[in-house]
Amino acid sequence: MPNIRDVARHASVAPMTVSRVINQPDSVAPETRERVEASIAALHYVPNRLGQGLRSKRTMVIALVVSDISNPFAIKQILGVGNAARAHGFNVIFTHTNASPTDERAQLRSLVERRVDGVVLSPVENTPDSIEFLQSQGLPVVVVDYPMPDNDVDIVRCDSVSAADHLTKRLLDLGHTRISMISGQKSIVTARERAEGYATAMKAAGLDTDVHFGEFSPESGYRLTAQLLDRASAPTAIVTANNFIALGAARAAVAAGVSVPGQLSLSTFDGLGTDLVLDPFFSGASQPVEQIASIATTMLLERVMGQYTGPGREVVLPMEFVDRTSTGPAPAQHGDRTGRSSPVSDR
Amino acid sequence: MPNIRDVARHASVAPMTVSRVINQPDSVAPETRERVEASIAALHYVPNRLGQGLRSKRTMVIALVVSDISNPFAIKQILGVGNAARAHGFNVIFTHTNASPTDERAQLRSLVERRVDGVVLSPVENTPDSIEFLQSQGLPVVVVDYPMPDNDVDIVRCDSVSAADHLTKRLLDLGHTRISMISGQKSIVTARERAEGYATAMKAAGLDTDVHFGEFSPESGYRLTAQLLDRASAPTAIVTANNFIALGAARAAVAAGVSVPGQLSLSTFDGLGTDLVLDPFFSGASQPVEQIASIATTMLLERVMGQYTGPGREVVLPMEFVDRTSTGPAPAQHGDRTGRSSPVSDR
DNA sequence: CTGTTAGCGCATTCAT
DNA sequence: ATGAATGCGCTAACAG
Repeated sequence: MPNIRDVARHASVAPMTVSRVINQPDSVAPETRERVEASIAALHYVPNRLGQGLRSKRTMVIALVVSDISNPFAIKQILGVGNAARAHGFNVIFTHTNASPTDERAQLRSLVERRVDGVVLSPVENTPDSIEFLQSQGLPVVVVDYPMPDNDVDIVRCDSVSAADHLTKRLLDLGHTRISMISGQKSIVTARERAEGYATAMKAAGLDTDVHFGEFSPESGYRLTAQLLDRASAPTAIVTANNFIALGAARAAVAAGVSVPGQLSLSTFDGLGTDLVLDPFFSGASQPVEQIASIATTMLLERVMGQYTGPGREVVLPMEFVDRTSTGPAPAQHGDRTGRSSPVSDR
Repeated sequence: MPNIRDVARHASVAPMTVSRVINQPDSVAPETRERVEASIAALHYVPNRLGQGLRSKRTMVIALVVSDISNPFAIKQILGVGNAARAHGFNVIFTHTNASPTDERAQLRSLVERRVDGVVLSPVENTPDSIEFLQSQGLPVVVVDYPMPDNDVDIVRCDSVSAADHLTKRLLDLGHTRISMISGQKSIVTARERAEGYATAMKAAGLDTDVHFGEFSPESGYRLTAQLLDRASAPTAIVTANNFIALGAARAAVAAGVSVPGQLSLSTFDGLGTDLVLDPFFSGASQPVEQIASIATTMLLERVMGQYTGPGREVVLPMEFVDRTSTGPAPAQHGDRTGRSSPVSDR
C-alpha cells in the first residue's frame, strides 16, 4: 500500500504538495495538481487516516454507545446518528453494552484508546461515572433519552413525565376511571418518570393510583397484567411504560379472554412501529427517536468542531401521540360502580 | 492527555519499558512493572491506538457494511458481528449503504482510509467490484447472505434454492396445487433463487408455475397478491420471498376478505421474529442470521490474524423451517378442480 | 506556489 | 531485564 511519499516521488513533488492537493486543492497550481492527481490514481493511493489523526489530533470518528440493542429503538438511533455523522464526514463506531455497567466501562475505555472525537451515549441505568470518565478525558458527550440533572452534559430527550400525564388524561377523557400503570425496573429513571406522570394525572382527577413496577419485558408485562385482570374490580385501562410490557399485557388479555379495547384499553410508550406489524395496534406515545439521535449528533459535532464550548445544554422534544386500536371508551359500568373503593394490592 | 513518554518519565524508565508493561507484562521485572503501573494509574494514561496502529499495521477494527438497515435482519447481523469481534478484542465500525452502490463505494473507501483490518459485507445487489476494490487493497472480506460464485472470497450463506424447494413441497404436502410465488426485484439474486427453488418443486410435482417478480416491499406484495386473488382461479397458497412481501400479501388477503389460512396459505422467507409480534403468524423458512454473522466474523478474523491464507471458502447453512398460523391444508375443492388447466398470466 | 523540518505516539530492532 | 535509535504516514509551521 503506497504512502504519501510514494505518490510524491511518482509526481516529482514534495509530500507536502500531495497533502495539499488532498486537503486544500486550491492552494496548488493547476498543472501540479493534475500531475499529483494522476499519480494518486496511478498508484491507487488512499490516504491513511491513522497518520492524519496522529498529527491533527482528530480522528473524524464518533461513537454511538447503546445499552440495549434488542429494542427496535436502537435501529433508529443508529440511523439518526449515522446519517448526521456522515453528513459531516464522520464515521461511527457502534457499540452495545448489554445493559452491563462493566461492559459499558470496557467499551468506553476502548473508545478512548481509539481517540474517537466524541460519544453519543444512550444509557439504561444512571451512570454518571461513565460520563465523568469520558469528560475527564476531554471527550465531548451527548446523552440521549435520559435525564442527567446533576451532570454538566448535553442531553436530548423527551419529557416522560408530562407525556405520561397526557396519556393518562386521554384515557380519563374516554371515561376510564380504573386505570392501572405497569412500569419497568424502579431503578430506571424512565420507569419512575412515566409512573409519576401517570400518578399526576390520576390525582388531578381525584382518582386512586395503581402503579406496578416490574421489568421492561413481555414476561413481566404479562404477569402483572394477568394479576390485574384477576382482581375483583379489574382496571378498564392500563398504561404500560414501554412496548415490551405492552406486548405482554396484550397477550395476557388474550389469555384471559378480555377483549381489547372492548373490555380493556391499552396505552403504551414507544409502541411498535407500523412498518412490520400486520395490524397497527398500540395507541400511546412514542419518541421521535431518529430525530433525537440526529439532533444529539449535531450537538456533539458542534463541540467536536469547537463551534460550541459552553455548558451542558438540554433539548426536550415533545412526544408524538398516536391513536390506534388498543384504546377505546370505557365499557358501560355494571357490577361495582366505584373502582376506587377497592383496596389496591401492590404485589 | 498524557503519552507514553510522560508515563516513562513519571516512573523513571524508558518509554519502551512502559510499552512492555502494557503489551508483554511478563518480560518486565515485577518491581519495575508495579512502578510503571502506578504511574499509569496516577496519570490516567490510556494508550493511543493510532500510534499503535501506525506502527503495527493493525488497527483491531473491522467493519460491518450492511446495505439495508430497515430490515430487522440488520440488528441480528450487528449483534452477531459485534459479539464475535469483541471476543477477539476487535471493535466494529458499522455502516449502511442505503442499498446505493455510490454510497457503498464511498463507505468502503472511507473504511480503507481508516485501515480497518477486514470487512463483513452484506450486499443487496451483486457488487463484485466492491469486493475487488477491497481485495485489491489487501483487505480480507467475508460476504454474508449472498452467493458470489465468480469471486475468490469467503462466503457464509443459506441455500435459498433448496429452501424454496422445500418450502413449496410442504405446501404441496398440505394438498395445495395452485401455488403462486411472489418474489422481489429480478435483479437481486436472492429473488431469482427463491423463485427457482419454488419452480423446481412445482415442476417435480407436475404442476404449472406462477412466478411474479416485484419488489421486496409490502406495497409490491400487496399489489401482486391483490391481482392474484382477483383471478378466476386464485391460488390457494402463495410463497413470498421475504417478510416485507408477506406482510403486503397478508394485508391484501384481509382487504379481499380472504381468510388466512382458511382460503389462502402464506409461506414466507425470513418471517418476522416472534419477539415483537403479538401473534406469531408467518410460517416459512428463516435464516439463522446471527449465526451467519458470527461465523462470518470468525472466518474474517482468521484471515486478519493470518491463521488462514487459502482460497475463498463457502459455508452454506441450513435454513430453519417454522410452522405458525399462516399455513394450513388446501381448502376443499369446489368449482373448477383443475387448477393447472387455467392459463397463467405473468403480469 | 512549493519545499524542508520536525514531531504526533508507539513498537520493532538492536544493543547493553 | 532495560534502553536508544528509528520510522510507521501524515501535516503544522516555517522557509523560500
